[in-house]
Amino acid sequence: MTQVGRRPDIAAVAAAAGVSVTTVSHVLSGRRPVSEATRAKVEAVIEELGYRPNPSARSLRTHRSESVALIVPDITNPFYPAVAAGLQDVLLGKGYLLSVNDAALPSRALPEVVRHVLARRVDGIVLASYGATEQDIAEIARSGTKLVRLGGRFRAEFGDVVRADDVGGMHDVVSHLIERGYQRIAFVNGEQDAHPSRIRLEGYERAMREADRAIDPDLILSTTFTRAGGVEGATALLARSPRPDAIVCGNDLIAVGVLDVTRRLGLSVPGDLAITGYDDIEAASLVTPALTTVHNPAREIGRTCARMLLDRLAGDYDDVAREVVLAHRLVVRESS
Amino acid sequence: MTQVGRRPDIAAVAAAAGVSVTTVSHVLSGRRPVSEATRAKVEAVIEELGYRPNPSARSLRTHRSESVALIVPDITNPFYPAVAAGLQDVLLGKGYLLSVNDAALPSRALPEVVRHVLARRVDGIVLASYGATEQDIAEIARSGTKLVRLGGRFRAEFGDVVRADDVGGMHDVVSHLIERGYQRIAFVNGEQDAHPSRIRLEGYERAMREADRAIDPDLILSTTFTRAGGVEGATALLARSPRPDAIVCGNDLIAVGVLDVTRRLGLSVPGDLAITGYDDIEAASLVTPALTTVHNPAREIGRTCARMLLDRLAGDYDDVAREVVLAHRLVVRESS
DNA sequence: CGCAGGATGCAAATCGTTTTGCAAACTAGG
DNA sequence: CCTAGTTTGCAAAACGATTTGCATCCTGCG
Repeated sequence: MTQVGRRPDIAAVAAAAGVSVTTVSHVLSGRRPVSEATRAKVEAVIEELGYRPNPSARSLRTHRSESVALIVPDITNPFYPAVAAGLQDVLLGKGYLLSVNDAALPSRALPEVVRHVLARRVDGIVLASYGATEQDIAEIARSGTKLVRLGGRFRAEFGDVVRADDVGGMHDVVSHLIERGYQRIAFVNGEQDAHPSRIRLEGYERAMREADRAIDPDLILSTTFTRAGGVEGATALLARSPRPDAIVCGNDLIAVGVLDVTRRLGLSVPGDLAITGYDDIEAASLVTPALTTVHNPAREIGRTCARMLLDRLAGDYDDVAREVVLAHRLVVRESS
Repeated sequence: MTQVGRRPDIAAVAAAAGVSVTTVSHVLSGRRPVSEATRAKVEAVIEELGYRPNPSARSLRTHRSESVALIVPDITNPFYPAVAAGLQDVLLGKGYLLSVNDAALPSRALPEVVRHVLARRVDGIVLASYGATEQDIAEIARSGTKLVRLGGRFRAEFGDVVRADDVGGMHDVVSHLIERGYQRIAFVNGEQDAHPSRIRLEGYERAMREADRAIDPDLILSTTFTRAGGVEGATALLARSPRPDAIVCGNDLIAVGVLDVTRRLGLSVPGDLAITGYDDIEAASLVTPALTTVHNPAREIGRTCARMLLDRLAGDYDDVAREVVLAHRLVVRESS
């Protein structure tokens, strides 16, 4: 690989191989047949010169950037890096560049992040932000950028949706608590109007109804999907009397926050209080007592999102939208 | 924002504003002065048409892609998402696209990932991969892509380096154990030949020598920077007799693995065995007992990397390479 | 031997910007 | 009123690929 002067362009390759640029391009794209001899010659020269097609020039002409963006609400929530890894499992081999964009408040509002990636003309977006509004999604749709959403309500004109069965998962965890005999089962949820909050609440309510339990609005709180949210929620709930004997949490981070509070108050878990999480991030198995939770197959979700996006980019499924629901799995540990 | 037919290009804007494309370009770039009246008119039209410059065309002309790539050895290690968040704190406002690339084995070898991002002609790379070889770095340098490395040995021709003071950090944690009276202090390190392993070991050795302690090679093990690595290391060490009474770990993940083993063996921590980690990822404060560790300012490291890269991209510091060392902080918790 | 038709390769247009060399228009000084 | 000096704006040439419409060269068949 000689490295003299500037980068070789396709014309340099053509010249060195004694053919036209068209031919080189055809060798690269396979769009038209090229004789075996020429192909070999061209490929040798490409190797020799270390030629790599300029992606800007290519995408200017083809109107595809071969890049996709992942938008997440909080990259430090370990669920999302796992999703990102899953995306990359699929995308790297196809030559796609994966951009990861954190839309965590207060510094980064979602609409700003959406505009940012749209301005960069990515081919597709995987939107994992539960704070997404209809306007945000509509703006993406309007731009023609292919969209796969991770969770959220399914609507055909708003692209594909990949999600885990949260209603079922939350149902299972609550039923599990009921079976174990817990009586006053409280719920600390994430952001009030976020979609995952709503459907996890739905799972909670369904399980309670199935067991003929009354649903006490005083035992249901909305905070945020963070450790701090859990602290806040638990502090409020555990001041109530009579105290709940179980707290179901909207995700593992919240559960960790709840655990912080029980430690401070000197409560025993699960003796005085059962706690359950959701997602099964690594921390769930690290805390003491280890958390009962619902395993969310983050990496597999990422892979699925990537595959669906690629399908759309290939022009398949142009007229249909798909919703894929992945299986969940209840993981019973020490906290319940 | 009307949305009729195809996307407006700069010519459409010029036509609608009654000026030439040059003028529109000047309004956008501010490269040459434009009268206030024209500027206002052009800006109004841009808004009205929803015009956004095509980044491919722009970068084809300017030879800059306004994108940078982060390469990490394991995106599911929570240290790296924090670095990514720090990078984005700085890059988003400048319009840069951040690509996050996981080079985790076995599926993704580092050279492959490096070639992938180089082929995409990113402007700069933040390389956080401790598995990077001299060839990998040389390949980046040869391509002319600006490079900032997170950790690693400083060499002027290989770009800037940002790192925490690992030697000092490890020194502090080991000194702390010595002060507390621990006698047989073992060390479970990460990948044998990785740079962070080497310098953390250096900190360990320095602290031992300062205290006139013998360094027993049998008490020093290399595994991997993962939870599984910790399990492996602890299993080997705790079978020795006499048993070590403290295990210093190369990072928090390893420490968590060591903790797994002590639980299985029924050892009390820190009674029978002290354990320390490194990095202060969230999990360090979650486990029981909470880990004594060294706080690694991941987000701040990310921000610093971004700023240094931007400096270089601006053409500042063209002839110098800089090494920035960030302060560490010993965090004493329950495990020691 | 002539010619249809498939293989192969070429020249040129195109994608949407930035930027340079000039020209026109305006301002102000003498 | 003329001219030198500023502003301001235009036309056209890059940037580096893909792709289309044509030309050319072989083959082999009638």
